[in-house]
Amino acid sequence: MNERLSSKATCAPVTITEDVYARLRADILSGALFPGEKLKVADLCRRYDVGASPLREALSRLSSENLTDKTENRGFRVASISEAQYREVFELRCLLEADALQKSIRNGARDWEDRLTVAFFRLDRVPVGAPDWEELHRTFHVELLSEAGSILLLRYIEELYDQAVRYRNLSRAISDDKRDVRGEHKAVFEAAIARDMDAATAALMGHYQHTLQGLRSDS
Amino acid sequence: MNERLSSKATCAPVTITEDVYARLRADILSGALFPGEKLKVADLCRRYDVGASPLREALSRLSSENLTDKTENRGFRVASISEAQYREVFELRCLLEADALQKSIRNGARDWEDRLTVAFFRLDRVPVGAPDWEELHRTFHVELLSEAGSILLLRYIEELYDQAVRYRNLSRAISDDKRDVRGEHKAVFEAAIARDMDAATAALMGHYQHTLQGLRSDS
DNA sequence: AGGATTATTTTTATCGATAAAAAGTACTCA
DNA sequence: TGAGTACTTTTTATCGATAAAAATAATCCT
Repeated sequence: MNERLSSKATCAPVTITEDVYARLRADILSGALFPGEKLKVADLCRRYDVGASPLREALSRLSSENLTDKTENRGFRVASISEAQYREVFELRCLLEADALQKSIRNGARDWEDRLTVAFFRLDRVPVGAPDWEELHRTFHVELLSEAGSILLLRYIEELYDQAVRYRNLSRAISDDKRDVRGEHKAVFEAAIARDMDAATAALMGHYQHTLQGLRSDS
Repeated sequence: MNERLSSKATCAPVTITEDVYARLRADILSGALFPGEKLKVADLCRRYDVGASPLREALSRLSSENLTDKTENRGFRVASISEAQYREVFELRCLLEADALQKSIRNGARDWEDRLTVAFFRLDRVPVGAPDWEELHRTFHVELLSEAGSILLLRYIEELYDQAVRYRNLSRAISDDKRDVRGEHKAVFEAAIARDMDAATAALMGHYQHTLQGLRSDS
């Protein structure tokens, strides 16, 4: 474990389980906890300063999101990674987001355009890698698909987004500067606003394709 | 709660959590536990004869599969149902299974054909509604998509299959006899073996479309 | 009477302790 | 020496008890 673990939450989640769940999740996504690393309950209890019950519950929940692996009678580990698995995430993301994007473009009204525009320009203003870039980036993608009209679809998409964030953080070698990430977002944004489904879908898929290539080059 | 709850497991799952998880899940899918019904830990502890910790863990896991709803500080309920939600399940199933079916047909080799054939004829032999029909039906659908080459994709498909089973069980009014369910399976099977992607996909989508119509007519 | 406030009961979330299982270690005997 | 067996230690899964929170009932005051 090389990096600092997440600090105690300030207030938001009322319950301890929620709190430790969020912190564990953040530490796995950020790469502070390594793939395959053993997650001993006793250790984590001390480290996060909580009891065993909420901790187990959190780990259990993370397992169903594919962020930890659980094996009967031998506890939890941080989920392992592989290029094959990343490919699955990528392909499924393309399939689901292409569908969601088309629906969102079809359903989205004026206020959707407004929200998307705000999200885009907020994101566009900060450089890739800035402290709040991660959050703004997520918001842009969420807004983009927000009018898809299927909670279930969006739930899966979010889960896959998390996986993608994790892979991105784990392979820092991807020199983001070699990519025109901002330009890619701009293309998606403009096509969406123009209601050009094919162009929007192509732009979004291209965006992910580039991420995949970045990953493959260094793993 | 009208029907009998699942009986204690005989042996399969080693751990209590797994065991009670499976039993709760079965009771929700079968409709023995009603949508929206409050799930009090103390009650369930007595009913399933287990402690609170494994029970909470099981409920927690069911929540991430959308079979129970969890609200902070006010416990669990059986997940509610709605036609809108069923539509989401249906649409997502079409999207994911169409993709998986095409991949499975592309990748499946001789032994896939063999397994699928066995599964089909076993299913074909028993009448709809027979005691082991449910299990054979699931197996047929699993085998059909088994060569899709994406664990993640299949995981989501299975989750959605469960949702569909639940909706089917909750709306018994669908007179299965009015539908030619066996014929529908036959069409899917034959098109898959013939490697006719378009026909196979169309047949499978039609299969689900019929289920959807059955549901709408009585809810 | 009726709306707000305070007590009481129920229910949830959490802790600390412990039995059961796995992993690790030392020992035996060919 | 080294495969197998008995003994420790570590770790997991589970229980029973309890504090905190929500729901419910009782009381008060205008």
